[in-house]
Amino acid sequence: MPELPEVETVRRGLLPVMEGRRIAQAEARRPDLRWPLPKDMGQRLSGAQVTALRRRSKYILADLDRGETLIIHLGMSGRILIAPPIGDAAQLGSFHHTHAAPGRHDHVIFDMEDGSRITFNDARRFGAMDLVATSEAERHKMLAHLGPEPLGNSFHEDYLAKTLSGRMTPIKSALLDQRVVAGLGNIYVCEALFRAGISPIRKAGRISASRLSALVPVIREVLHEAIEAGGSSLRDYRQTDGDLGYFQHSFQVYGREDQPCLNPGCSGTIQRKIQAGRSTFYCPQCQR
DNA sequence: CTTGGGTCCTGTGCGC
DNA sequence: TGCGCACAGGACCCAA
Repeated sequence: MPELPEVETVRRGLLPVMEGRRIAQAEARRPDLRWPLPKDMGQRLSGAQVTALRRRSKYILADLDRGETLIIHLGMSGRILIAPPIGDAAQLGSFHHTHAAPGRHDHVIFDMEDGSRITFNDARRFGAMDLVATSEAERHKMLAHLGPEPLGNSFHEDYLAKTLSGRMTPIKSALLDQRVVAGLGNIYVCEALFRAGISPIRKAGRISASRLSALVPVIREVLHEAIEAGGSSLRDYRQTDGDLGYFQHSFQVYGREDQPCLNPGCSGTIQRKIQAGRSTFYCPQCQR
């Protein structure tokens, strides 16, 4: 579900409600998501102040004044929704998330000191949460092996060429590998490869330096545009206020099987094929 | 070390 | 309407 743009959108939505604010009460309504939650997580979070809300790849990191960091991953279907303080909700409109009784998949609830309620909802439960010492967060199992941020300075042509050198796996699979670059998922890899004119089937180690150098800014461009659009909403994903993202309207290949290629002058048809168990969408005409 | 396949879990949409 | 199957923004784990 959420790739980097969706996670960044969620982080931005949470900023005004969480950063610098205190959690009055936190409750885990089940003992596990993908993995067991820390047994005393609710207790350790209750009363803590969030000093910073960061993002690393597809993870949200909430630093607490007690020297701990809450690590959150949304998995495929995870959502974080904010309900404003009771009393404020009415003037914001009826569509807004409310403090109604928790639903079946509302797994973790944060009641903030100002009365707003933050709910982590995840039907498929591929999401995860852990609470660790802030000094240890980057060494956490979930974060330790992540590659560079695609929007950061250490992701550049030379890095990519060196990392992909000799690799026989398809470029599609390589870009989905979070050790290569951390934050891309199925949608944005398909979209970036289309924009770069690179076939998803091509062996990662067999792409010319000039085409790799074109790929780097294209990846950044797609991610920036998607963040600007509030992410892509296909089914589960929502912004923290419940609104849809709208980058899905800008997809050029994802989900467009059998439809005409949108590249001006190209008469190709978008194909879907399965790579490493995931759907890849691409135009065989203009992606080489 | 690299690579591919299976697996976790629930919901939805489609063809019959 | 009901049923079964395919498929879904992720990523771990294990075998080859």
